[in-house]
Order: sequence, then C-alpha cells, then structure tokens
Amino acid sequence: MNTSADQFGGRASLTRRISDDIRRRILAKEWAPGEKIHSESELSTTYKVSRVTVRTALKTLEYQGLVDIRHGSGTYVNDFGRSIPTGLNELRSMSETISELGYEPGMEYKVATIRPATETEIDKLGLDSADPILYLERAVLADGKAVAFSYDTINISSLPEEVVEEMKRGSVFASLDTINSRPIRALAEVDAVIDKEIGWGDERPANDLFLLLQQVHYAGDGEPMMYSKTYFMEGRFQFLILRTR
Amino acid sequence: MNTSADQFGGRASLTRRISDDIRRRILAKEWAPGEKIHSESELSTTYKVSRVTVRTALKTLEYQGLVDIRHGSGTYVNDFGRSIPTGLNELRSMSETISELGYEPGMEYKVATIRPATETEIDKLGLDSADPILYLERAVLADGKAVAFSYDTINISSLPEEVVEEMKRGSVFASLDTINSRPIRALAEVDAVIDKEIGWGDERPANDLFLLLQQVHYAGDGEPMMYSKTYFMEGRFQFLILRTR
DNA sequence: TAGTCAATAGTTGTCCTACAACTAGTCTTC
DNA sequence: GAAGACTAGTTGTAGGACAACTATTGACTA
Repeated sequence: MNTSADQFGGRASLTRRISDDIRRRILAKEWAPGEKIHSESELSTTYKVSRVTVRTALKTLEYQGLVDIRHGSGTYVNDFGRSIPTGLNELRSMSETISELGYEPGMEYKVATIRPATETEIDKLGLDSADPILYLERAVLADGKAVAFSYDTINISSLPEEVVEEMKRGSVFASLDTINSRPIRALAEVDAVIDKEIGWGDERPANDLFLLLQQVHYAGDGEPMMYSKTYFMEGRFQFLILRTR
Repeated sequence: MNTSADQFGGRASLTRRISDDIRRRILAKEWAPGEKIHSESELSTTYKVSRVTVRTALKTLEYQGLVDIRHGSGTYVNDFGRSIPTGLNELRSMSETISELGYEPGMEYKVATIRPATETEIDKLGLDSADPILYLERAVLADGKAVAFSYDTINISSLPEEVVEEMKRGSVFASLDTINSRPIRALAEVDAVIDKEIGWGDERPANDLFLLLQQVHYAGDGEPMMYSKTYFMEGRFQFLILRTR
C-alpha cells in the first residue's frame, strides 16, 4: 500500500492507513456514487487486518461524509460530486487543496520576517510574552492567478532554525512535515469583510469584498502552532462545509 | 440514561447513546479541559457495555473535536471554550444553535406559500418536474433582534399535509421531528455577498454586507429534502468550523 | 393473478478475551 | 545527578461469536 500517510515515516496508525486507502479508492471512482462497497469482512481479508480496524476506518469515512453505513445492508458511497474532497472540514494546506481541485498551486511572498508577537498574537497563540514569531504575507496562487491573500503568524519557539528558514520560502505545511509536526486540528472563524487595506497588485477585487478565514492551528499535544488570516477573493474559491448529526 | 437521542423513540444505536451521554458529561464540565477522562475499560464497566462500543463512541467525540485520544496514555478533554458545541460542523436548526448560545430564539414569518418549483430548486432538490414546494421567507431572531434572513425551499412531496401546515408557522426541524424524518446531513457553501435586495426592516445592515450560507439538506436515504439560503448579518453571529486530519 | 408472509442469506452492531504497542512514571545503577 | 531498565496503566489490533437488521426469494393464500 502506498498511501499519503506513508509520507510521515509510516508512523500513521493501521486504521489511518486503511482509511486513507479506501478514501483514495472511492475518490478514484472505483465504486460509483450510491453503489455498495465491499463488506467489512471482505475488506478485512483483502487488507489482511481485523474487522475492527476496517470498521474504525469506515467510521472515519462516514464522519467525513464520504460513505453511508447502513445496519444490516452495507456501506454505500455518497453522492456529493467533487465537493467533499475539497471541503473545509478536512485540514489541508492551501497548496494541497488547490492541486486537488486540478490547478497548479503557487505562492507569492511579500513579507517574511521574524519579529516580536503582538498583543493579539500572544493571545491567539497562548504565548507568555512577546516571543519572536515568524510573520508571513503571501498571495495564494492557482494557475498563477491570485485567489487569496494570507497573513500568517507562526510560533517558532520549539522549531529548529533550518525549518524556520525553509518556511520563509516554501510551503509551511511541507516544512513542518519534515519534522513530523504538522497541525492535527484547526478552529476556523468565517467572516464577510469589506477592507481596502487587504491585498496588493492589480488582481485584488474592486469592491474590496473578501471572505475571511481566521484560523488557529493546533499541534498533536494541543498547543497552538499558527494563527492565520486568509482573505479569499469572492468567487475564486468554493467553500464547502459538511454538516452531520 | 436520558439522552437527547431518546426523543427519536430510543432507536438510536447503543454507540450513539453512549456518545451522546459522554458528550453531555463533558459539556457539563464533569472533567476540566485538558483533564484525562475515565479509561475505556472503566467506562465500559460503568455503562455496562463492551469496550468496543465505548471506543466507537469516543472516536465520534474525537472527530467532533471534543476529546483527544492518545495511544498508551488516555483520552483528554480538549480546550476550545464554548466554541465547539456551537460550531457549524454539527447539523442543528438555527433555533437550537441560538438557544445553545444562550439567547432566546425566534422567527418572524414574511412569506409562507406553496408554489411550483423554479429551475434552480428543481436542480438542487433533484425533482423531476415543477412539483409544488413549500417556500418560506423568514427573519431569524435572537432575543428579539434579527441576526439573519432565511429563504427556504422544502420538498413536500413525501410529507403529510398536517406537517406541511405546521411548518408554515413553527420550526421546520421540529415539525420534521414529529414524523422522525429530520435531515441527517447537509452540504453548505459559504459566500460573502453585497446585496441590496436581501432582508427587510430597519435592522438590515447599511453596507448590504452578508455572509451567505447555501445549504442542501439530505434525508437518511440520501434524498434532498430542503434547499435554503440564509443571509447572516456580519458581526451578529459567529461561524466556527472545526477542521481535522 | 396479486398480495401477504415466512424463510434465508448477507451485512452491520455488539460482546468477549487476549495480546501488541505505547506512555509516563518509578526505581536502579553508575 | 543522570541515564537507563523496569513496570503499571492505557489505547490499538486481532479473532471468533452471536445479535439485530435488511433485502430477496419463494411458498402460500385470498
């Protein structure tokens, strides 16, 4: 099995690897929407894992909205078109999301400095004092065209220097992957804003209208790692949320 | 056990009932944020269910962002303040969300008619032809103050007439509860809009700025039940999304 | 013939027991 | 004082069994 989880040194749990692989197979249209996938027993024999593991993996996919598990009947692929894989529920980097949508991702760096944290940043990142933080201002590109402007603050207190240097130029998430410390959870607040100060270049919207995503990213130990404000230009990006009971 | 799931005739699965109860206990601050809750074995004996059932229930709570399960260590309550229980990931009615936030929910009906479906509505609800639908225009109130304007289209083809009549006056979700057919899933698209035509009364925003939530609600059998466009007045409502890996 | 009902095979839900893998301390040793 | 072995406790995975539920088939009845 060669799943995306393997990039983290194969340390992902067995359940996670199975879940990722079944997800991949569903997105690869191995089963049509509405169709019943293999039974848990069948999957457990083909994957050579216990039924418990398969069940846990399927439960994850059900919570992601990809499948519908029906008692006594089977597990069915949900029909949400291309929506789910690009939804907001799953924590991915902007670059990953853009390339999943079929565009070429890119970043245009405007500011990349290390400076003391402001009051707001101390609060959001749960810092003790005005510790130095990495501050980035970037334009997010899809096929060379700007779709959003991002203002990020990263807590570097527990990061090696070379990783910090790397983040000044490349993808933040990719740099964090190299030391296996990507955030596992983010809490995002969404707002509609009109702001003349946001963005730069001739691609910024004439009506100053943005969809603002304010996020705090958390590490596996529950500590805040990053605080980011991303201003999306209305109409260039689709925001989807799956809501379940 | 007296959980919210029991209102649906006690037909919720054992896992669901356990999950709901542990959730209730966490929200009731039985354990402080960051604290370790009882072990799976301990919970399984107190609830008199197998460890598998407890594990599945806890996995659900983990996916909802309420707890953090750490291999070899234990299950810990996450610290997200009041945010999570009122987030957008969980499918609840506006009224429920508002009363969970501590306000008195209300609705002001402007339009409530049955009319043929439009082109868009036929598409969104997957109808064959211009079947009659229930169309509502309402202001959503919190403590008597408008926070949003809602334009809803409800597929009434498989609903009893008395339920439809009830929906013209009271909460849609509450009416659907009476026949045990509340939607279990919704796919929402979020946009920032400037629109002079939206809303009414002297409480509507001067800058015509709204956060638009376009939703399609699905029934348990996967059929679309309702298409709704809700325009939130910026600043009167907090939109929170939990993103997980 | 059409409709109802019982039987049945297949699938998911729950249970039990056991052990592997991991964590966070305690204790020993140097 | 520091490093490493040890240990009790916890979550992860395994395997087998049965309960609960679904969908289909086929027999029976009106």
